[in-house]
Amino acid sequence: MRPKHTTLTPQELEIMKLVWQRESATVRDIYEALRERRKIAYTTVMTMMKILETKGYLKKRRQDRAFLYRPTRPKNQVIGGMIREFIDRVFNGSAEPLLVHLVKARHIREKDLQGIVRMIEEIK
Amino acid sequence: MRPKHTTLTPQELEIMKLVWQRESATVRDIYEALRERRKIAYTTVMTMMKILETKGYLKKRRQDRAFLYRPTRPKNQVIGGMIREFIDRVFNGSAEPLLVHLVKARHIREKDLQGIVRMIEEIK
DNA sequence: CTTGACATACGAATTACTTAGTACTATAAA
DNA sequence: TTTATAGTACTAAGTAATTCGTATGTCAAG
Repeated sequence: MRPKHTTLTPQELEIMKLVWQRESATVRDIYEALRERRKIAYTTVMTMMKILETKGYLKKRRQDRAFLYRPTRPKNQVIGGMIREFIDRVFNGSAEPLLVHLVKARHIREKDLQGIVRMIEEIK
Repeated sequence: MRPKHTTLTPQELEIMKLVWQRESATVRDIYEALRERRKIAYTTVMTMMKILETKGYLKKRRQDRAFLYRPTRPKNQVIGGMIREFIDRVFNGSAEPLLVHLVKARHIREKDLQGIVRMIEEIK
């Protein structure tokens, strides 16, 4: 048996990002936003948003004829969970190796590193 | 159609981590290591390692009767690719938000943060 | 030589994820 | 009122990921 994703799947995330951007959205809103990037059917988007609702990431209420969807959890919290899952899966739960990778592999621009240093100093 | 994983799937990664630890390994080696954690069939491990071979992550040669598998790419490189994919998917390609998350959400221990600061200073 | 242990090859089943078609309903327009 | 439009509900199908069983081959011990 294939183990279930505990966090958002790629397509679910793509949709959630668009909903978070908007505060609230109809299926049509998201459909049109997605359509700008790729071919996709309206009912596909509807199905995904229904799944996100049953999973507890979205809640809906009627607005005129259509449903208006809203996120139930803030973006930061959900993304935080995805980072946690990634660290668990890839680094057996310790975050340092990821940080080291980011710094050493130059995924970060020079000037942003300085921002990080400042942020760390503030936390101390 | 469902888009194919460009990086290692969870189970593939679990096996690759064990092979990297060992430099080289037989199906039996990995089977026994996995068995310590969970129930799994020998042939399941065999299938996964064959998949990893066709995907180019492992190469094999005969040793006595069994195949001896070796990684074709260093761990750092593959993990780097997974980080890259994660950043693309979750943060639209920019690494800073991830770093900010790590620091702010206290995923990192205080003293490790200091190590990071030192590492950044060295790179400059 | 026969048997048992151990290996691979091959095929197949199951579930998750993703996509979308069809039927139906309600509103708005002609 | 008839028709077009826009929405939901339901169903279904395809692919990827994961798992394992069965068939087959080979070597070594008895």
